Amino acid sequence: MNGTLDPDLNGLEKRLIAAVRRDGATPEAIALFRELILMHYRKWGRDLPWRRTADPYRIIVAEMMLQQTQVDRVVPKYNAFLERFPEADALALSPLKNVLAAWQGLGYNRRAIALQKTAQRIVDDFGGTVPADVDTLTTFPGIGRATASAVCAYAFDMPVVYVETNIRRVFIHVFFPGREGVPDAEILPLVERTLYQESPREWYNALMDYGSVLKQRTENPNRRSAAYAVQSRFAGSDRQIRGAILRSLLEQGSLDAATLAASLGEDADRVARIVAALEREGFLAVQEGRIVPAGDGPSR
DNA sequence: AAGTCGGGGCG
DNA sequence: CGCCCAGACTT
Repeated sequence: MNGTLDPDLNGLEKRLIAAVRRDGATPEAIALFRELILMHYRKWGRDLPWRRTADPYRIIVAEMMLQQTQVDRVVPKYNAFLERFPEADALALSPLKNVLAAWQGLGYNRRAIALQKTAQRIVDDFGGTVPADVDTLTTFPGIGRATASAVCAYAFDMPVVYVETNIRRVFIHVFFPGREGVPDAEILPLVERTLYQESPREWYNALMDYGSVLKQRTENPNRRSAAYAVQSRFAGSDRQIRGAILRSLLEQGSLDAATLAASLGEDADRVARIVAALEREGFLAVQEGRIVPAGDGPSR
């Protein structure tokens, strides 16, 4: 909002950063840090739907939706999605087009395909039980190190150590004042040292909320991360056309490949190339000049 | 290490 | 208009 924080919390944070500047990440600084994060959480912790459950399937749905997508946008989609697919079984067995329809508006639609495949693996290979192990979860489609760790922290309350954008923001702000190009390799040991072992789930919730508030009152500390990169423009991009094609397909049920380019007002070759990519990735199929949802045609 | 992948809200 | 979001995956 406007660069303010609770007066007492603000004072605590200032003392902490001053101490870090002076003596580095001493045990005293670590203790102060824990106090700050937990105090802030007790006062300002958010009540989010995926925090009201420990169901690993629901946590996976939330975490995959939250990849590169703001919390406020995920909340309504998450609730609607789980109403439609209450458990892994329902998601695994659904026609893909229904999954994609439930995903509409979240962006990065390939996450929807990956999520369904992950649900199928949970059902087919693990008897419906989500494995409580980072390395196993990382082998699932659409689940990388960050998401696997988050699932272990939130669903299983495991003391995993990982970095994502909120965590990165908090640690750069507090422990790397003035530094540029901070690599995650320097953040991870601090995540490990500060981890509140008594309740990893609560601790990571608290870190997220601090990081979320932090971005509202400071210039984004993640710009000082070695991992920082500027995203390519969206307007006029392939991404935009992909989204438009998929949206249109889900609305119409099927599309005429020959007239698609014209209806989009785009170059025919370009659209054909993008459609081919969507086909390869499993979004759709092309049958006798018509574009249909994947797994929805007669030949299957 | 660098590109690709969505879409929306907000300054 | 630029920015960035509880990243993953390919090249």
